[in-house]
Amino acid sequence: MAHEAAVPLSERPAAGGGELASAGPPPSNSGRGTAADVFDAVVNYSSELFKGNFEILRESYVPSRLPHREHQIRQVAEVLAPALKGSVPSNLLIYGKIGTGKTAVVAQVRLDMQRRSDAHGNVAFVNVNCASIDTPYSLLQTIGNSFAETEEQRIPTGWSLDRVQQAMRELMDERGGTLVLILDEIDRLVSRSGDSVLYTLSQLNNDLERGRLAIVGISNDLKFTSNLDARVRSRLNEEKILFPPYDAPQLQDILRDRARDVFRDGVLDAGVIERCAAYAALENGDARRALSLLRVAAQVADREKSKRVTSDHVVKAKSRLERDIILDCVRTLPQHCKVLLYAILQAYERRRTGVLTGEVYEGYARLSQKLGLPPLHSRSISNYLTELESLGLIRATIVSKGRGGRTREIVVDVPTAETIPALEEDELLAQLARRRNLSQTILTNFDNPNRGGPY
DNA sequence: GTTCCACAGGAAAGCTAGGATG
DNA sequence: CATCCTAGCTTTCCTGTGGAAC
Repeated sequence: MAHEAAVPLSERPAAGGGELASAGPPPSNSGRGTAADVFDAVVNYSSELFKGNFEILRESYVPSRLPHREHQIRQVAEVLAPALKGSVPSNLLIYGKIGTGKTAVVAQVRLDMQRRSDAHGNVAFVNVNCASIDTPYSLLQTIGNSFAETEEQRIPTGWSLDRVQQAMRELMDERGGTLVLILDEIDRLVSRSGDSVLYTLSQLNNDLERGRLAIVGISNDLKFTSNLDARVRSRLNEEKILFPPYDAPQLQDILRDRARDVFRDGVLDAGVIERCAAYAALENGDARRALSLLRVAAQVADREKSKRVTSDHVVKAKSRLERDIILDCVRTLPQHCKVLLYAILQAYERRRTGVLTGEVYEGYARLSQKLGLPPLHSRSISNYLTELESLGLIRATIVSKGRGGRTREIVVDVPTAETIPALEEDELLAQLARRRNLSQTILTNFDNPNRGGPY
């Protein structure tokens, strides 16, 4: 146990979010290495880098200022403002790539409206992230339950969809006023469940007696409305706003704006903000990415007990973020998908050339049986291969081998040396690591009989 | 030009788990 | 307790495909 605690935190696999722990003291090397030492160090530590709340650099933080989004804030506010006077606002679709400030702008307009609504009107907001709530049932249930005041009024799982819809309507009518429904990542809802629920919601104002509904859809996919039924499309598209990506100078302004409240004067080297902004500008002008880079660079510097954050720290932060994204992704795969990826990595390690679907399936089936896991059908594995490719963990090219048939040639797109240990964190796959270590020990003992051992 | 291979991938059915209802 | 409902995952069935072999 003492050995476990003595392992520097920075050398352990990142837990959960896969990121460094939030800014704080570097691990003590001088102490006895107990948990108590670590806690003492945290409590007594005062960073030379930070003066303010480090959370300001997190993407979840909603800042009071949104540089270079003043125009979009005005546009969104103009569309939603009629709700304050008791009229129904137009439905609104907001498009833009990841990290262009869509969600933050809507959140800020929402806050402003809620402040005024308390005094002048009756506007409610329901924010739904369609990445997690992506079925008609769960969406209607979530909307209805946001109005439920008692446990009895809540809509349970198990009712028919019609009944859920009816209950949601009644709850909305009971409350009255205007509901602004914010559907973040609305494209995910459509791709997962089609547009039937959007049709239902867009028709809702015809059925409601006292309540009114306006939909604000937020999407990263500029073309998602092309999959919609024409009626739904025209209803949702009453107003639309496009958020352009930030360029490097704009990202610099955003970073400076936040850095002012977080860092002590003069601790950021010249070029740190510029480098973070430049990296993020190359990746579609993603402000979240720029903030993550600055945040992790500061954490790295803090851990190194550095008195300044330098460009080198940004470079380290970049590679750390890239690796963590991959490893996080691997850790959250379904079990069969992990076994499949393991089989691909094994085959790829041996051959160092593309592996064909049939070979991958055989390897996967063998590995599954070894682990006591009933292998899935090849059709399911085909789906998992598509998923692994869309996650960027493998690359698959369709090749035709003539009479040898048409198949996918798969190459690995992640560092094997780091991905295999991440997969072996899984309880089932850990068996393979234990077996490998055991045979390695036996071989070592066989080669060097003088080192002692059971023989 | 036709045949054949080994899949790719769409559609639909089947199965399981979990909760509600009478 | 049987029945009904949904979600989520898997299997089954099927058609389509590109290019070497015939």
